[in-house]
Amino acid sequence: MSSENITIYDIASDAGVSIATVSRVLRGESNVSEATRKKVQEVIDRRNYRPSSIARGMTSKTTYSLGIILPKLLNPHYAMIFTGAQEEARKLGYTMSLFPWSSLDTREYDPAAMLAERRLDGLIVCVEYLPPDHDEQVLTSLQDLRQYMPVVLIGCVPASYDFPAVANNSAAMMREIVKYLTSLGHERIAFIGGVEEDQDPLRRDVGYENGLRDARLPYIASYRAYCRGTPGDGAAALKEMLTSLKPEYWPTAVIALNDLVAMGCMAAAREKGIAVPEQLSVIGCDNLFCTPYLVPPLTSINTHQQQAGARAVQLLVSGENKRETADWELVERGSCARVRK
Amino acid sequence: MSSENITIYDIASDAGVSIATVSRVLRGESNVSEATRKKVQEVIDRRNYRPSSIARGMTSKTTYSLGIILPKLLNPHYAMIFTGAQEEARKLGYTMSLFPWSSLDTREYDPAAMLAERRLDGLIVCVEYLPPDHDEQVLTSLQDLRQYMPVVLIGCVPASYDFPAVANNSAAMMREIVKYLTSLGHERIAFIGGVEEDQDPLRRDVGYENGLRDARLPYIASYRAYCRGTPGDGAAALKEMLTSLKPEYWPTAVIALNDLVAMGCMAAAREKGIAVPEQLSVIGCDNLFCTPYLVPPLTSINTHQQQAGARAVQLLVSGENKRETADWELVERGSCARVRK
DNA sequence: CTGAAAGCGCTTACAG
DNA sequence: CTGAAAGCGCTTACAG
Repeated sequence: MSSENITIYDIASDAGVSIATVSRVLRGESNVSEATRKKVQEVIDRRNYRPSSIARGMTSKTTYSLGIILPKLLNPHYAMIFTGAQEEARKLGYTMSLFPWSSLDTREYDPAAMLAERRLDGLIVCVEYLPPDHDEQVLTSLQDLRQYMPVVLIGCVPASYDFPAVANNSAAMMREIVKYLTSLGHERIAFIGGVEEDQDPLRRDVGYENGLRDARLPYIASYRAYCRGTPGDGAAALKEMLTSLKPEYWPTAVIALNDLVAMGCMAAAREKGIAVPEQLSVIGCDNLFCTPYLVPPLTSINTHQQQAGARAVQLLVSGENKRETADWELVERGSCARVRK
Repeated sequence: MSSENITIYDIASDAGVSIATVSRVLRGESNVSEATRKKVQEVIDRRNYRPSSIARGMTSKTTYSLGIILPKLLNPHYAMIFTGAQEEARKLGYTMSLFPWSSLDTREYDPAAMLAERRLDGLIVCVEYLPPDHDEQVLTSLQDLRQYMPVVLIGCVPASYDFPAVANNSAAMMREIVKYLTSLGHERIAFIGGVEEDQDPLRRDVGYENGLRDARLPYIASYRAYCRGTPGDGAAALKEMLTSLKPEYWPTAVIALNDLVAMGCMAAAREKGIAVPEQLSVIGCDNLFCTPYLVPPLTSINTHQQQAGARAVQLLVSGENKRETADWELVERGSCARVRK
């Protein structure tokens, strides 16, 4: 660390000009004579001077730093969002700071405090469908934050949230997945993961039910299990479902909330001696990097999260107040098969 | 976004005190009468006032924001470092910004520029062993950065770098891995991944060679393949090695640079009809979340990167100038077996 | 084209 | 215990 930071005053006096002039060459303004510019630039280079972005922020009211709130980076799904957002931010000259999701959880501490004090130029928040009580609290926090900086949402954004957003249409995805499985002849299709209480019209359950209805299949509550999003959760949920049902009622296909849950389901099936995909088709979501290396390779949904992250940054920076839907597509690999008669 | 940010002046005038007094209650100083404190706090709460951290940084010279430079977040290994660092930073009241590794690559643009302008309170840089020319350039960049803020290194830190660090002892890890494999009877042990030109005494190759020497086994250059760190790279490298050798000379065990390369090796083996671990033992490094879900589950090294990330933050904040070594341990799963005679 | 001056929103001695 | 004033390092009108 240098002893004393060098300032615009040092450069000005070294170059024999005013600080206003130094500021002008720093910002590349055109109204500076070539001779002056050269002289000043030379001093800047020689002394290796970097203007303080914080002093700049003080006057210019813009800090060129954005924030993003993600539930947990350890799921590569979120790392993809972050990567896409950060790359775009950098292209546009912004820095991107990552804050943990708990920043929005007032049950831990006041969310606005830390975030609002940093004068960020904008904030991206990755949200999920939540149980109603928690959902309400998050919405309040988001509105609070919005007083201090522009906010763009990404992820599973409830239809009722009035924010600019790049949202997943989970219902449409699920409906398509069910259609895909029924096209393979499946009629006993389980769905594992997520929370029970959410009420959003875009939520996965709506798509699941619509998909079954499309195929004129009954909705069987025993095939719907709720759990959190880790492999262990998925394994436990599937095992419990199988244990609770006579084998002739076992599902022939399981839709997992995400790839992690799907990995857990595949492990549980293996443990039980159930062959995937011969006896049980499994489909995940997120298209994680490891899906092609599972055995069998996991069929999943590519939700193009890097692209979505980048798009969220664009909305944030441009100030456009629109809600967009993220692209997605089914990626067929080896974990789903035609049902055996 | 609010129309106009409210400032300490607004609070002072509302409460009928000076801004100095407001500042005192804001920072919880004790020399304020209880009556005044209450009055001021009430106005603060009512107007939902948040002091600007950037104005604070202007005078106090500390911004409570740290930075971290990581090669790529999409490898969960780096996400673990980040998560550990961020959680620790947050505990200590700091914010953590993530910068891409290319920030250090002068071949793309001037690294110091963006980083130095942000007056961070400190920077963590995750480094790798590099070819000598690139290595030299990175070292120069690091020293440059150090002029502006304290720097702590993490990862594969060359022994010659004179920086505080939480470093991997890759040579020791590799030596232990070779010992483990030779204890299973392996004598033809391949090592795949990394760069050819590095010269560090802590680098993996040193451990690989020492491990072979410990077991009085020959170093066979054909068993050493270099490649980058993705599954595809690993698969290609192993396939090439197998193709270049008569089957009776094929390695019976392969050590992969990291779990991603190991995943690629397992996929390549499967494609070639080589059974893991019966015909080929595979061992990775990093202990990624997906390793237990591979088939067979991948034996790996847990390098405790979350803990290392947290420790790096502690060194950064405390200013201790020491070099520590990250803990690690072998995690046996199913991908290594006793060699068949 | 260039400079003097005010101002951004705080903190920090210094007085009282 | 409280306030007036200087100062942090820049940018931005405003003059010239």
